[in-house]
Amino acid sequence: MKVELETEEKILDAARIIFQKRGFEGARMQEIADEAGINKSMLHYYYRNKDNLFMEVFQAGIKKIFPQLFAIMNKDIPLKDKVWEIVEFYHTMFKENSHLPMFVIHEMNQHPERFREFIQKVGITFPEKFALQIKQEVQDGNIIPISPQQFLINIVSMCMMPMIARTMVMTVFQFDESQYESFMDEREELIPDMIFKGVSFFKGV
Amino acid sequence: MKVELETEEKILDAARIIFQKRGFEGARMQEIADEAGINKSMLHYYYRNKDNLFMEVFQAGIKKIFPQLFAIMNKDIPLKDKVWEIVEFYHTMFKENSHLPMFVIHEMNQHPERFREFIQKVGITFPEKFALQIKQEVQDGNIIPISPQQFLINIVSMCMMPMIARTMVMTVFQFDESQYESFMDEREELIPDMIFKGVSFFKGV
DNA sequence: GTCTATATAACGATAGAC
DNA sequence: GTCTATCGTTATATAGAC
Repeated sequence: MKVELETEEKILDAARIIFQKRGFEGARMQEIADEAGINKSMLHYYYRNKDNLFMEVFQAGIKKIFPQLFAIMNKDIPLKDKVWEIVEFYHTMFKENSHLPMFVIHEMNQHPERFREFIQKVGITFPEKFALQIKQEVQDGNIIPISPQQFLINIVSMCMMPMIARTMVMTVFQFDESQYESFMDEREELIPDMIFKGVSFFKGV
Repeated sequence: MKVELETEEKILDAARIIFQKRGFEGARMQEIADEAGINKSMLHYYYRNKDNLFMEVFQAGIKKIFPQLFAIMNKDIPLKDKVWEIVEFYHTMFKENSHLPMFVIHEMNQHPERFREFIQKVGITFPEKFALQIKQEVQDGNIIPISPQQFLINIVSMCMMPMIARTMVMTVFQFDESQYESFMDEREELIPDMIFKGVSFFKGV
């Protein structure tokens, strides 16, 4: 039925918003219902309990990030272009979904075993072609000896950390909303440059 | 009394462990009592309610990080040595307090207004001497034009992100405990090098 | 100060009418 | 499918004996 799908979808949207903002423990079924503009009982009618609803949201979160990220990482393009794309991906993705990175990481830390199983089942494994590309660049003497894992974490760290620690950044630096946005826009240009000079053979300042 | 202080301290230690691991919403007063090896009523006797106890832990967390970090940042030493010290500080600090960074950042995001006030009251403001030092290095042409804020966030990001996303790093890279530790040890060497080459005038790979 | 017992409130979940 | 009313549980918090 048309109405059926609409309600189910409204619930999922609302759940996504509330769970991502508050986390599993902080989220209230009532608040999700309010956000969806429906009755609390409907949540149980469609998803039986809080756990199920949460898992839908969590899995959707994972699937929103990793396939796209890994697709970029496995592209057949020069490393330099790739880094630019990854940085751009993070900055556009999380402008629209500002709570998503913190949500995924926080909930993973709360239930490591539970999600380790899930992530491996969905086939989230380190992108093969990216690993080979880095190794090749190292072998060709284009970049310093660095593992693909370290290379990736450098990029991800530079992009995600100031998103996750948004409140702290704004507080300590006394930024308002627009100053924070400028700061992040500036980073989008800065990061690829930092990353590449960081893995070059150039010595010292 | 001797016993009095002992109990109060035991509660605070237990609260620190549980709150940092589970967050405010996930923490249970009973679990804190169990961790402390005392009766649940004692928590209320000494700290009246969950909120008070939490704030003690949160404030202790803030005070454990910022004063030390900012002290290093304001030292009268060359920028290069300073970066090394900051990186070392993060890696030693959070080897002992692995949940502390996620805890502080997560709780700040949950109650921005509440903690913004607190942080400004304690006098957590961007270190003046560090800012001047960066500006001087830029002016002297030693490093590229970069704001002190961006410079700091680069370091902090590279250090903290893989600590905060520990479970995710271990899962995606399929690391066990000892592999993760090696990975982090390796970063401690890698990061200062990355940071400095990143702000150099060297062009391209 | 420390314990047991209990009050009180919040939340997830269900029953049943429509 | 959707609502109201309510159950059962769990969590914070308090009362009162010792």
